[in-house]
Amino acid sequence: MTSPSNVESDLGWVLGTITRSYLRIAAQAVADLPGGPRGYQVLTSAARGDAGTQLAMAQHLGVDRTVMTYLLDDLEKAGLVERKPDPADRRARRVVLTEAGTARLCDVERRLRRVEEHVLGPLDPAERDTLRALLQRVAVATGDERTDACSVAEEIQNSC
Amino acid sequence: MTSPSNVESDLGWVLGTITRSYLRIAAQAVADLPGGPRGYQVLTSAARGDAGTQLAMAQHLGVDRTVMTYLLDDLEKAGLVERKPDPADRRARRVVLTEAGTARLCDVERRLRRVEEHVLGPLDPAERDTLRALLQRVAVATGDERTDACSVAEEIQNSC
DNA sequence: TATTGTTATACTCTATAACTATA
DNA sequence: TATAGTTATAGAGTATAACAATA
Repeated sequence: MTSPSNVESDLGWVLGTITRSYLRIAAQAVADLPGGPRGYQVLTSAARGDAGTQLAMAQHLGVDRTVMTYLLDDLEKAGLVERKPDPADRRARRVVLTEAGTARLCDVERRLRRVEEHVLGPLDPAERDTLRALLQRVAVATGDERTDACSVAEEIQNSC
Repeated sequence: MTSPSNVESDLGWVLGTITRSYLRIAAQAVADLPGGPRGYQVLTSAARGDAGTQLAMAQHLGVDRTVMTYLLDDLEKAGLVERKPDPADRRARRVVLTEAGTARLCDVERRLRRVEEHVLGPLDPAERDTLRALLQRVAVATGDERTDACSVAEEIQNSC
């Protein structure tokens, strides 16, 4: 069934297809939010507060720090976040939600939950939980490495 | 654990993080292949043969038909694929692998299998199979809809 | 000297539109 | 008239480099 020459069994194709589907629908749910789906992720990170600086948020979200500047410019202009000076390090800025930002985040969260459930529609509730848990474990783990890409590359080369 | 305001529980963040991780490592495994990871997917689609025309392949891979033209130009220049006239429709072209393309695909497949296993490293074998199966079901299902995005959008709007 | 954040610039990727040839 | 494919152009998104302020 899952022969090596089957696109559907390719992790890259599967991830790409699902991600495109999710982004296509999610874009409509956050159309009026600065930065779109990623603006939402910035709000979520800011809501936790522990992420703290712009650089930390950028790395955790997988965007360049310069992109984070543009994202925050737009979100701040919309009155959803504020850049506060970090008392411990005067170079850094701490991103905090405004009252309007908190309300907006709550609203967008509800919409995106619906999008997620739609995308995971083919699965029954138990399977959705399983998939979410597995994906989360992989994502959190990959977020931790980020450095040993070179050793992996060597391993790949040597295999051939 | 998974409060609504937790980025790690967001499907968009999870998908984005894993996809970036996969692409970052996979790019090294297919560095010398025209089109990179997507060039590999084109080869895989061509290997099956049933996909047939460029347009069908482009839709299945989630790229614009103009991008498919560029991808095939490079792959053909590298001698990995050929564009054959479709006997049933003289407007369309059938993409077939050359002998070199078949060998190259086999080689790249082995490398990318290793990349996949590395990305899924945090999971044990049984969990990897479960995750692959669930992802595949979601991806195949989403590939089939592609049209009812509008009705979903309405549903999202009405929920707020 | 190294790091955070900003700005300006350049580059890559992708989509849009116009065109040819077939249907 | 509509579709498959190509080409050229324009646009969005992203990264690169230089800068200021701070560590």
